[in-house]
Amino acid sequence: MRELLGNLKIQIPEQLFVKDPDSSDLGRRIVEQSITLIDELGFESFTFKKLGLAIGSPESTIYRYFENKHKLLVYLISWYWAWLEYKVAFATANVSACEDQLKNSIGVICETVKQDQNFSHVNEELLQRIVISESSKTFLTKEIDQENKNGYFKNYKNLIERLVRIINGINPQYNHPRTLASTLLEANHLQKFFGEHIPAITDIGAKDENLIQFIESMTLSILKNGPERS
Amino acid sequence: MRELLGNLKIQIPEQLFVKDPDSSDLGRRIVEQSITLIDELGFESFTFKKLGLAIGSPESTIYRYFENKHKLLVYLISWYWAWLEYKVAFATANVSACEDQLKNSIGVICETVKQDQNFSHVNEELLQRIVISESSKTFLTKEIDQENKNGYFKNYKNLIERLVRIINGINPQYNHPRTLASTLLEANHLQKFFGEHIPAITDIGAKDENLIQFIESMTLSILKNGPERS
DNA sequence: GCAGTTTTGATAGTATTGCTATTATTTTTG
DNA sequence: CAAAAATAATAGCAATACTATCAAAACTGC
Repeated sequence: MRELLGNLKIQIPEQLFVKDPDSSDLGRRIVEQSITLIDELGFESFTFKKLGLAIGSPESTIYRYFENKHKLLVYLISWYWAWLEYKVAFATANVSACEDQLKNSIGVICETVKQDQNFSHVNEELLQRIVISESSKTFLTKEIDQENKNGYFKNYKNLIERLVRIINGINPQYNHPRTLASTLLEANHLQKFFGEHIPAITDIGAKDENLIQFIESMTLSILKNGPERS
Repeated sequence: MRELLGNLKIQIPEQLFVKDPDSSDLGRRIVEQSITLIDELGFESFTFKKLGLAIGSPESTIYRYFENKHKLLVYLISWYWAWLEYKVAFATANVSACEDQLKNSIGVICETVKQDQNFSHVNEELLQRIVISESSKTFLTKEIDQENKNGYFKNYKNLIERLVRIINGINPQYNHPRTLASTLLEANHLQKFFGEHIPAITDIGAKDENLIQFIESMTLSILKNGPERS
């Protein structure tokens, strides 16, 4: 991936930042350290003051890049979706059978990121952990409708659309492709989280294979048996 | 339900409160008003000060019932799971076919609660909306392992176990009954939320039937086609 | 290389939050 | 009716989530 993405820039909706953090060294340090800190402290305990301390700048400086910590989180998660969409795109390129495309996609979606995949200033391993435990906080707010209208979730929607195209390739009559795609993505996080923290409510252990098996069988079963009329 | 549950008390783990709010009038008003307020303001903007104002008591009084607002949320969500488990129990009683048990369960899990189902001081309609948009915040915290160990999620686990028994009745060889049960419950919330706030990523409209159809077909397909060996 | 602009640092301040503590007043109970 | 328990009233405090101001650096065009 490093080579593949080496000269591609991850696109993030402009509304999410005041000044593009990818346009300066300080901005990139803000992003880099925020990932470390959010992973370490959890989003609730993460503050711009602590982040300022970590990068050796006053918190007022961070406000020149991000309006508030919520938008910073949406920015990070959005970065992840764009990155994951690239991974799905590469994993399905030149694969002719739609079912294989779906299997490959599920593979990259569910696989636990390893550190050596890093490129640029973003530590994708930590970022994936943040996605697992914090991503739903980006949309579970009272401001959701306005934020959705403002395009905060564009990258997530793009990823969903890519999966929907694959699903339609397998069964064009299936009437819930979007529902299935979003369920697949969210079930992945939830089950990973449960597997690590509330093992009594899942049969997934620590192994990616179990999760992949579940998600794959869920997705393919429903596409073969699901009702075909709306 | 009103008659059925009229003299049953919803059991909540004692660790979740300092003093049982169901043991006094004031306690019940705290619970009642907290549901209204959280639904209205969202959990982030909800404070004990505002709650105190709503019930005409100083915030310090509320701290005698709940250690903090997080525990109050866990209490409310826990209440909902216990209540839902009763509903599932009644919906499956005297139903002999396991598949019908599962269908009935999915029905009560996914149906949008209507106000006239209320009993006691809890407004289940509002509470269900809180469950949809706030329930994952009960476990997506840095304290999850300790809280899980302390039994905060007992009622949720009980509900999962009940569903697992039904799933095992349909296909005893299926190796992911817990994963399936928790995915079913969480997908229900997520899709309801998406349907209302991010419609681009779901095919569920406002109608319960669409969601029920999706969840049912997902669950039954996987149980008929899922791999049978671990 | 220097004037002008932009970016950052340093510092202060403010309203709100999430509590804790104290004492007075009710209410309940034996 | 006395003792105990519950609640009200009030104060206080450290941290959070910002906003504002002004000076110092750093880059920019010429």
